[in-house]
Amino acid sequence: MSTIKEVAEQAGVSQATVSRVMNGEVRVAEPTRLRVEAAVAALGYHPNAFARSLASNRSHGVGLIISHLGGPFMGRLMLTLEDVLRRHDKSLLVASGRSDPEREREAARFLLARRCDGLLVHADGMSDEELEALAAQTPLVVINRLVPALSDRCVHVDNVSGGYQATRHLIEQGHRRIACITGPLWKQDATQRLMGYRRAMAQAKLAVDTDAVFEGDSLEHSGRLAVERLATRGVDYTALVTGNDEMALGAIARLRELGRSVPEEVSMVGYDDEAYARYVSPGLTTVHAPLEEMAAAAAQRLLALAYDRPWQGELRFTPWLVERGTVAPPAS
Amino acid sequence: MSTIKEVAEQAGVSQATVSRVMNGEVRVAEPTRLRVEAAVAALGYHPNAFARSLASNRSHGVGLIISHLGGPFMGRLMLTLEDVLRRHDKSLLVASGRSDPEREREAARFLLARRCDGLLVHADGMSDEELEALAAQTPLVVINRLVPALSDRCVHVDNVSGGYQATRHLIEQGHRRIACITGPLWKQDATQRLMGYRRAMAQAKLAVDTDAVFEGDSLEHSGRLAVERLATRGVDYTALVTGNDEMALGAIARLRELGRSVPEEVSMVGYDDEAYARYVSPGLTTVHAPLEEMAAAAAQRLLALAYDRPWQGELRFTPWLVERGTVAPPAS
DNA sequence: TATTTTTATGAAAGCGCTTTCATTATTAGG
DNA sequence: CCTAATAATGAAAGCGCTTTCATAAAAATA
Repeated sequence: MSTIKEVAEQAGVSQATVSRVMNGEVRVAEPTRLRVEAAVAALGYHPNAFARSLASNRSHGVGLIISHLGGPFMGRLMLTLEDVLRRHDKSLLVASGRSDPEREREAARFLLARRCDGLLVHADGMSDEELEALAAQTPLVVINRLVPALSDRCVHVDNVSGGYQATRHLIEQGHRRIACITGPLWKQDATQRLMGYRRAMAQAKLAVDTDAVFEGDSLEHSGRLAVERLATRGVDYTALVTGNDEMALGAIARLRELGRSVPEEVSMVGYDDEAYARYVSPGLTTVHAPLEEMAAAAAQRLLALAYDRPWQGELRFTPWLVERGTVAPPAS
Repeated sequence: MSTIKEVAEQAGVSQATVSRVMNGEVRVAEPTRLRVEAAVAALGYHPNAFARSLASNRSHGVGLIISHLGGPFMGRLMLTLEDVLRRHDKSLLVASGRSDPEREREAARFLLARRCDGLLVHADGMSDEELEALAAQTPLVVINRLVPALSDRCVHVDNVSGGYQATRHLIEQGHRRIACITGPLWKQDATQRLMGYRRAMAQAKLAVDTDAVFEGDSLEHSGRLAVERLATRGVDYTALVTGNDEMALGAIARLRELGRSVPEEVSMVGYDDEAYARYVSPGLTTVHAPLEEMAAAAAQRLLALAYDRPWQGELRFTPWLVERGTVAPPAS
């Protein structure tokens, strides 16, 4: 591994000049630059990242805190994040919170100790206040969540709209008795989706019986459970709006076991448009968010914050409904 | 941010002693250690990772090259990798190859330039030779692939066995005419699974018509296409062994559209046991590999290679069949 | 041509650690 | 009690860059 010193000697210039050429910022006379570049090529020189970081106090690494790495679209999210960052020659350090607030905090400490230049945070465990405190320490962008005090650095999706669209679609198909299965209501997105459901119902002058709303835990089992509870509670419905695809699938499976067909007898709308939503049959009608675009926006925003890159763009995204086969007009 | 110098002054010792205490390796007299620790606590001192790396020439970061981040179980894989590494205070840098050999190579260069202490490689684009060359430059562990020359650093799964088990299961249920849909045959795992299929067929003295093997591209569409091609070719079968769950689902969907029910008329075995395999109905019978254990093994192996951590363990894993609802005896 | 600006480059001082080597204080061996 | 080991600590030399400041050369201005 050759060093800057060797390059300097080979090119007959000082280390400072080599440094300048390598960083391409300050102006260097053309012939000099050429000589340096030749030397660099000849020696196969690559700057030592450690030394560079120590001297400049920048790691050129960005930390990513993921609430739960095993989650459904973390892959897609990271794919885009990594892509954008690498194009700017930044690397991505990943730390998982494993769905535990304490571990999310620890992940943040870990990444901070590694002296990341900035943090991308996809966390639902930490409180708004904690995130604000973090943001005060380092450039930070929040993904998929809106922290009011940090609204200029939160890439988020309009979940109210998503819930609304899902419900609205059902109403337009003629449904009147629509039940709802939500995710854990301590999570912002679950509450918002529910809010969208409520809004659509209210707008159509449809009453929402509290019994018609079931709070699940986002897992398939919840969907099955919801179907049973709804029956126990004596709720009569022709359609179901769910907080995510997994619960929708659970509900469908249970409904079928009970001899009720989907969509003939019960219509169903999922949320998230996970990979398998298109594979199941009938295809699951669900709500889709532009995850890749959101990831790109988050990466760009962070680059702007951490490296003064130019930036302009939208941080708020609107999801849309993807119609497949689980919604039909109610049996009349 | 306080420095080692301040800690040294505060504790009334030299920087060398503070360094020794921080790294807890060499022996330091108890009272001295206590004073240093007190100073560290008082100042809230955290060693500067850059300086540490520069002086010791170690980054305490491990690079992960992922052929395709969006892939089905990358999340689960990374979850475990990150977990094990972080427990050893190593961070995980991720670079994606986006399923392109050239980008995989570039990812390797990128990570190498970042001076990672080692590389975890999940790549199907690079050749064995390239991986060997990489392994000569840095501690390296290959995930989910067997490179003969690097067999002591390849965590892999016995795909032949997987293909064999899938086929064997069908044979035991009474099937005789079993067709096969493979993944792209330039990929090692696809060839091996096919080999397992062949072996089981041969062992049961069942002939394998070349027409009965269809090479797909691992996507859902391939499954649908396979069903059609098989029909065009006039292949008559009562069961289908597939190279992955996605193609299995595609095949099922197409089969149903053509009025053939699964599993009553055609039995189906998938491969990978993706998250949704249990959600679809009927649940997909498929082959499962112990991904988490493999990831843990890979991380441990790398720690051993890169940091001389003790190590012993198995690198070869055997998958198993998960029986759900897509296999039934053939209609007699 | 003399003087002021501007531009290109180099010298050298860090950045905050680790690590070698020398030194001093202890303990053991005789 | 004296010498040889042994243990604990410090001084100081890097690690390979970036960056400030000074200087020399070139261009612009008078």
